[in-house]
Amino acid sequence: MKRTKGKSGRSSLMNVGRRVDYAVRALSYLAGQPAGKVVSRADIEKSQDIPSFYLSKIMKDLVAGGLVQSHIGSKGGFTLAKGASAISIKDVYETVERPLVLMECLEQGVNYCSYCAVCSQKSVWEEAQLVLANFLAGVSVAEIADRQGLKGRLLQKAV
Amino acid sequence: MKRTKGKSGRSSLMNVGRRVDYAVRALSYLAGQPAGKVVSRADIEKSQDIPSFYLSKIMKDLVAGGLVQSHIGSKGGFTLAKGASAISIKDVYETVERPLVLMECLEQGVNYCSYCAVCSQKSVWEEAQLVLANFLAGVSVAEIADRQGLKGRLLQKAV
DNA sequence: GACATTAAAGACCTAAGGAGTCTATATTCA
DNA sequence: TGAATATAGACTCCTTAGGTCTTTAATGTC
Repeated sequence: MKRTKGKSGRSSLMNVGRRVDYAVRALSYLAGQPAGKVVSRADIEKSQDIPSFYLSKIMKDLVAGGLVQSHIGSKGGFTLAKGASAISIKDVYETVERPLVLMECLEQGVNYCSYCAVCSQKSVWEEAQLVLANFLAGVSVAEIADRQGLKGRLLQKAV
Repeated sequence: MKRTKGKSGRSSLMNVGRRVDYAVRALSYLAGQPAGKVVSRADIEKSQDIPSFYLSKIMKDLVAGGLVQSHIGSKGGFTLAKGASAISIKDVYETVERPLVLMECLEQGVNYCSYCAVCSQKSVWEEAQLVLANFLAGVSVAEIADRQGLKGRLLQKAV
């Protein structure tokens, strides 16, 4: 039991939740596999310590989003649907969660706040959102996997 | 009734909620007042269309955080406790909400996820958080107020 | 000093969402 | 055929955001 499931499991406003965390881990794990290797959900879930049924839902999203390819049936599982370096963290976030929007008014406009048209703080959040999105779009799953799985496996080979 | 309170009032993961929105509006309004003018909660709440009792709680936080000074009693109300240009949006966020933390593990470490020590995505969120915080620290309430209150009042004077 | 006006403090409610679990069902390999 | 797998979706539990209200304390004004 590696995951700490204390009462503070609450993730609140303005932070990234478990779904994204798990998704990134799963994708990194897939990225660290030999090319073409099909990995079962059980395998991912064990190695990355992700609640099994929860992972199931996340993988479904990743498949629907075109980041991962699924293989049903015995000996089935998952593979990356594209190169790990072509998958950004922003992609992951938006695939398993929702479009990256810092403040609702940017998405819903007048439906969220009728002052929208004359609001002087809107552009602040708009820019902040852009800054954040740009950063996350510049980080790929490959980079994260490199730091983790591949590095470890290379070390093992060296021994 | 200007505020749209549709069922989609939900603000979910990774976005900024009403508290911050309201706080920024209230502060901008105060910033737009003549120096030393004491403004009552009722005044702020009407002009900015903020639910009254809710604003009450937000102002309390702003006072506790040292951004606003309160004046109890008849003819009481609020004034800015420092120059509007010295109050950043990051300050506001952290005063009425919580420290700006993108992922819980950055705050709780091993208590959130026991892989923390070897986690390769942690630094990504750390940097993203820094990028965002830096941006928000660079925007002041004065800038927002300038675009809004002062501009409007100058126009009125011109007439 | 009495009284109206204000902020301070905190209890309380409600709905929605996040996290997690479980039970089918459909597909494929051996 | 049967085991192993993904797919789909119902379901629970708990926390939190958002909002409302009531009571108390402080202060200016008459």
